[in-house]
Amino acid sequence: MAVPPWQNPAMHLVPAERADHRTIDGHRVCDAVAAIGDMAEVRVRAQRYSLLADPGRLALLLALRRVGPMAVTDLAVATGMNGAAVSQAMRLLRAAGVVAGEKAGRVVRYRLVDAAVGELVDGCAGVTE
Amino acid sequence: MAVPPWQNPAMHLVPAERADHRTIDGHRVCDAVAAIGDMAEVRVRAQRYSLLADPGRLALLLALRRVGPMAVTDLAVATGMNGAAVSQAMRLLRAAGVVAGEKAGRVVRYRLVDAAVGELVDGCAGVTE
DNA sequence: CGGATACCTGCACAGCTGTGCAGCTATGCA
DNA sequence: TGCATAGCTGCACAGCTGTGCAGGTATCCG
Repeated sequence: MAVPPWQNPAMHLVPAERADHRTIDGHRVCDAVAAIGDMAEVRVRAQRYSLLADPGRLALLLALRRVGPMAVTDLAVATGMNGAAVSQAMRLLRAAGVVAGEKAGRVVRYRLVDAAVGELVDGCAGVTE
Repeated sequence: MAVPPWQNPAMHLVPAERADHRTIDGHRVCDAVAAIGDMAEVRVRAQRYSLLADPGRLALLLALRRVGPMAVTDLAVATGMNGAAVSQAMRLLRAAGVVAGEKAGRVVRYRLVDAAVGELVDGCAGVTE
């Protein structure tokens, strides 16, 4: 391989447009780039976390995770939120593919459909420390 | 059961100011209240998730989690962020008690100090689905 | 000593986000 | 048929948040 040193397998991970930046520990920079992985995937993960970053939504998801499908009105009473606020949150979560609503008469019951978010909500709960 | 119905272990959980609201499935409301638990703790958890909700911060934490302490400049090169942006993110994370900075000469190396966030960043990474 | 480097801070600005209010549709019940 | 309930939506507003720029301090090297 006739490539220059900054292109060896351990170094080529840092994008070309940043290859000339000064670094303190060059190898750590490469390790970090490898650790971060695809930036698009990081953005997806960050967006998923942002769904849980609101107290209202987190409370709603906690409820859905533990007691199963629930109607909007019940969720509003349980969380102390406004009915419209619950609808708004559900619209957002449904758009993100986290919950799904099933209409029974004039009542709509929402349930968790995203396993990953479910794990996050329920599984990592013990890490509250 | 000598206690009135609204005080039995399964029902008294819904706050008095919402006790007169109409509900679809009353018992589910109570289960939900129990599932949500202390609202203050929910807020704390939501705030913790909000720290990971930014792609920049998440990338920084991924790097710190995997390669250990790193300098601001190296983090900037690895993530493609501005140096000032990294400083800003670190200020926020340090204020939240997630990272700590150790000064070595004119270089400041940050490291992860919050185990819970570390688990979140690293452990739940496989759930990317 | 003087310049360059590493980092921090303050400020102003744009963008997103949560919230409340009002109005609307649809369903169930008398 | 008429009314109350369950839920959705649009809009306007305040608040938070990320970002860039400019300037400041501390450290190292020649």
